[in-house]
Amino acid sequence: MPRIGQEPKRRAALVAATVEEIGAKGSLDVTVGQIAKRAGMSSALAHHYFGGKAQIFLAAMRHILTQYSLDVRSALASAAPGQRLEAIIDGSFDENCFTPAAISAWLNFYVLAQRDEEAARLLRIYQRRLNSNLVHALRGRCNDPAAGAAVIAAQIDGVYLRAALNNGDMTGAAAQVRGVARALMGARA
Amino acid sequence: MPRIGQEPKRRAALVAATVEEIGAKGSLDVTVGQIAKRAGMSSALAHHYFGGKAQIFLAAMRHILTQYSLDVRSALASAAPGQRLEAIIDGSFDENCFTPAAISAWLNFYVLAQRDEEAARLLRIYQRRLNSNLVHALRGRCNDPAAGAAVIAAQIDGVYLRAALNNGDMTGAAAQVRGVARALMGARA
Amino acid sequence: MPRIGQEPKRRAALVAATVEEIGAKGSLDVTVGQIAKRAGMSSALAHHYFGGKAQIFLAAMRHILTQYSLDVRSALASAAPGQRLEAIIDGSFDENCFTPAAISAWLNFYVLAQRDEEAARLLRIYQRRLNSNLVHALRGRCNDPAAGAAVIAAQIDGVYLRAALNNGDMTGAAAQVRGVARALMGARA
Amino acid sequence: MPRIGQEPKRRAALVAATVEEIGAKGSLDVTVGQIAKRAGMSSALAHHYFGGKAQIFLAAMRHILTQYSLDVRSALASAAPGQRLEAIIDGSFDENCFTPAAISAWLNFYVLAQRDEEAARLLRIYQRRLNSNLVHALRGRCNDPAAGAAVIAAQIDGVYLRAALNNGDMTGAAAQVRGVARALMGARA
DNA sequence: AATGAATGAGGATTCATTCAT
DNA sequence: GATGAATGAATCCTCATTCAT
Repeated sequence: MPRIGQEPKRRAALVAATVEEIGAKGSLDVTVGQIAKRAGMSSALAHHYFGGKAQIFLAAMRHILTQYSLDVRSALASAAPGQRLEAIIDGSFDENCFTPAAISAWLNFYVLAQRDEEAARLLRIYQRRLNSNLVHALRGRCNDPAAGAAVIAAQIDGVYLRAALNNGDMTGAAAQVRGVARALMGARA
Repeated sequence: MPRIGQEPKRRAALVAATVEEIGAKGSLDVTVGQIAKRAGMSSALAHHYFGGKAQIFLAAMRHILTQYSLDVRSALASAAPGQRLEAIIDGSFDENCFTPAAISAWLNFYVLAQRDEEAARLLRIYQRRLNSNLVHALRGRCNDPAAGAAVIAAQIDGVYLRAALNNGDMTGAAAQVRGVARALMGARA
Repeated sequence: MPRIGQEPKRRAALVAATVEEIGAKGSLDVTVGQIAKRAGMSSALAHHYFGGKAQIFLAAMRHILTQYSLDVRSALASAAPGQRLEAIIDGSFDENCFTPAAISAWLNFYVLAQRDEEAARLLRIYQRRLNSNLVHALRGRCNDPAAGAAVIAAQIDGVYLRAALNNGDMTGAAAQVRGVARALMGARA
Repeated sequence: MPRIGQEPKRRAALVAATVEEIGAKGSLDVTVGQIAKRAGMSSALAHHYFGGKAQIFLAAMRHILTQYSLDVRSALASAAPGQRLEAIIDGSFDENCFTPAAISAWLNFYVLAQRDEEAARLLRIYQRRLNSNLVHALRGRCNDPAAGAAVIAAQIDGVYLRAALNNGDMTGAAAQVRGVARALMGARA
């Protein structure tokens, strides 16, 4: 078996292990050793690939946010023109990213963003993209698309936060946000 | 100067210092030494009064949640019967508790709650109380008070979360939540 | 009630508490605070009376060795001339000093003596006195009183040591040492 | 120099350093740092290999007791059938284990056994083995081999204890115990 | 590529001791 | 006489990181 091409696999394994470990611990207080062990390699190798703990965390963040983007994009791709908003909401609660571990990690990344400028930048990108998607989807369906987008975005985050406190269990999350959306659009008439 | 009866003062100073330090660092990774220094005493004394780091954190959490409760309660006390909902919302963004440090600490306490059962208990109490206040305030003003309360609560938390990412700066927060409330109630007719 | 004359009582209470605490913990790793608490006073007062932890320990040692001396002396006082040896042995296992706490403390004082010259001095005094008592008691009853005394003394200490390992429980201790004594004296004929 | 396979060496060095340090200090109050320094490594490495201070102590105890067992066994192996008792006694005072440091450490391990169940277990094993060896060696040579074994065992421990108080210097120790044995066996006739 | 070896720095916690009242 | 207040020093232990192989 060729040992070539191990690097991408190793990196992916470390990123996945990071999310799982943060999710399991419910905290950023995870050691590189724990992450590496979960990924089946030595901590020295983790350093070798990523350079340091901070970069491992950032890679994990990028992974989660990328996954989220993909979910929303795929939902939008197959959405009827008048159903874009619903598609975004459903994509936000896709089970790909709506796992307890991911939710916990996501919350912790908000914390990380308070210290780490790069982490904050990543989160802002995500927020901006979500916002722009929402504005676009609300255009013509409510009086003030910008304000509406802010409300929906905050509602999504708020729902995630509640889920984080309840071990990731939150049935009816998408339905609740859809309801808010309906109310906003109904208020137009 | 009397050297007696210092305990309450010291405890209060430590609690305040804890919130400030967590806020300043944006993380629970604050050392007892840092907290104690900010509070003007040795770390040994902090341990003497609280027993350990965990208890210091919990005391700080209790303090923030208590302060929040007081703000809401005082807003409710002076509210006209039909303005209870607006009072809760305004109380939630009272400048007493809506400081950058408190917002950051609040976010970090959500994280703490993922590991620490006592912290989770405190947050659940706060959520339950807020929820019950909201249901009460929505009764007769919207079709489904329970669902409405969930929406408002999530919206408040979502707005806080956004504020946490933006260094606590979020003007128009209360107005936005009021808007959601109006939409929910308008949807009744 | 006069507060006069508290000092002797306090000192005695601290000495007793020290022995008990060392016995209970099975270690010299007892804090002044624990001792003082057991004696019903503040650690500051313990320091006030004794000057420091080392002196508290030494006072406790003196107390145990003095108690032992008294037990042996009283046994000797009421012993028939030909029963002096048996009296010493019985006195060594008098229930006054043969309590689990005292045995444990005694072992720990041997340890203390390895570091603390004053503690070593106290133990040597005890050993010399015991030795001289034994030599005197063996005179005329065995060939080599000096050698016999060394044997009996070592046997007593060995028995104590075994008791220390078995939570102070050692029935038949005195009988065993008496047996050794008989053998030694029998060997004379 | 190969950097591989260091663990056994490091562990052995730490065990030896532990005995030496306890012997030098005459106390279990030795820090991991002191032990590690004496063994020529960082305290972190000591923790890495043993997991904690308690395990370092236990390993040192096991080492001493194992050494003692080996000394006795080797003495027994080359003993004439009628000289088993004398062999055990001589083995107990073999200069391999009868060093001042080892004697001091041995005493301290008795103290450790009062707190630590595993330490107590190790000592009990040693006592049981010694006892069984002695009973076997006394069979047919004295009236009550069990009682005789208890006497010899206590005598050995008592002699060790005296040595501990005298900086490990005790010439004539083996001779004294041999004398007791002779007396016991002579008492049979 | 991969890892065991190794460490320096740092943090929670404990405790003897001092001091002001 | 008696104590709560207060702290500096010390200790165990953890961890990110580096290095030699």
